[in-house]
Amino acid sequence: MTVLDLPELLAGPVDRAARGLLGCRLSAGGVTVRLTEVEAYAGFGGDEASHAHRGRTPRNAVMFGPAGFAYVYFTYGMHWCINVVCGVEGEASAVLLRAGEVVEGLPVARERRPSVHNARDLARGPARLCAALGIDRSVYGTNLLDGSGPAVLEPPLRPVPAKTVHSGPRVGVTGALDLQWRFWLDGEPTVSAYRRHAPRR
DNA sequence: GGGCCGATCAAG
DNA sequence: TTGATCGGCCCA
Repeated sequence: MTVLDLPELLAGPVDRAARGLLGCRLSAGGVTVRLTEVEAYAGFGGDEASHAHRGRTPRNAVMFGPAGFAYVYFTYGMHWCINVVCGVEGEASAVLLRAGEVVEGLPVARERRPSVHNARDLARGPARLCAALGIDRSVYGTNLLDGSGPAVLEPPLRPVPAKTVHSGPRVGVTGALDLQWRFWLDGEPTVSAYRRHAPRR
């Protein structure tokens, strides 16, 4: 395909969707980021790291719907993170958007994150990405593909070379370390620092 | 109703 | 390395 078919990509296997989301642009609140790092979470196969692992709840309900919608959650009492729902309806797979490069609305992003002086850090990390875009609970359950909601996902301006896509274990995940479901664009300064999960003692 | 812990971040 | 800070989920 010459032009990336986003709806088709997202409705497919979640790890393939995650790869394809690299280089895509997410716009919200007057800011656009180019995605440089994502993680896949499966709603099947007993992926214990998935928020859908224990079944459907009010919090994760949107994950069980069709692909292309936003699953936004609040964590550590202060941070928002955004996922794109993937797979077929009822599958409950999703891709966490971990980092991006601000390509439009730089002044607005800086205004939202006044403490950040290095542009690369504005959306470097899942909570920082949401902060830069002004994403919060109001984005939960909205359509990211048809422009009807507060956030819009679009294909890359130029194709992403396959060899620049690298993968490794997911961040902060205890189980399933064999899964290489964290994907990033190699060499991008906006990719978040990888921190292996540290067991409690 | 109580308690624990988290797909994090920033400061020390 | 640690504190901030609170919603979701499990268990009683």
